[in-house]
Amino acid sequence: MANLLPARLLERPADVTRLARLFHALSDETRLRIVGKLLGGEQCVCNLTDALDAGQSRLSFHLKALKDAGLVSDRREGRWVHYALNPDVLQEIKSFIGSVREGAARCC
Amino acid sequence: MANLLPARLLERPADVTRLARLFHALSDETRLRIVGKLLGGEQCVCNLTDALDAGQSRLSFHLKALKDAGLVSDRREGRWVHYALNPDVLQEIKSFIGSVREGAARCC
DNA sequence: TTGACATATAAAGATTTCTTGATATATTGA
DNA sequence: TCAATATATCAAGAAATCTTTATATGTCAA
Repeated sequence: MANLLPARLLERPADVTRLARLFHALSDETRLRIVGKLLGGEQCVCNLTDALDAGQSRLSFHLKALKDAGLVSDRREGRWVHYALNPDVLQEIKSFIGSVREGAARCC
Repeated sequence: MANLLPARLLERPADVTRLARLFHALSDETRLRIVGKLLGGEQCVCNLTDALDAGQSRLSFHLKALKDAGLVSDRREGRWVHYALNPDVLQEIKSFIGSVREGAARCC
């Protein structure tokens, strides 16, 4: 997403769409718990299944949602697939929120 | 939400629930466009209806979603109701994302 | 008080998202 | 190659969300 002056934030349809997708990916409790587990470092799906007591296909569904949004990336190693957080996208969200906050503080 | 060490982030069910609600509020394009308009300062619903060409009840629905999540507050002035961003909650989200990002940078 | 206006709420249908169970794919070791 | 394991995908139903239309509430001005 382009780096925007606060005044231009959320005026471009493409940015609105992108952000809605990112926030949607983070709007589910199961997915947030996955993110929490990934803070402990890269995890294979088997670890997450155990830790979150979620069924395998359910976990797969949510991992796909996180991956489609760009929040995590995966890496196959033999039979196992490991998922890890993508810090770049987190930075993107953080600076968006920061810009909105600054804009809000200035105007409100 | 409690101020947490990154290691404890997203381990408390109440925090997970709270964040899921906040992100859900931001996960809709209409609501993000409302937030964008509110960056220009407090707005009455009539201004938003014009600017977003959304039907009146639809806008009301989304304003309620933002309000329920604590992202905006409203203030009646005569016939008009004005909505404004709530900077505190934006700060809360920003520091959450910041903590996740730091945690991710440290571990990944 | 009445009529007009701004906004909220309710109800119903449409759409999207989530969950579950079954099956498919990929990889390894025997 | 075959069986076992890890993960992904698909299909169907359940649940949540969104949109629309109609109606209700609150406020002002006449």
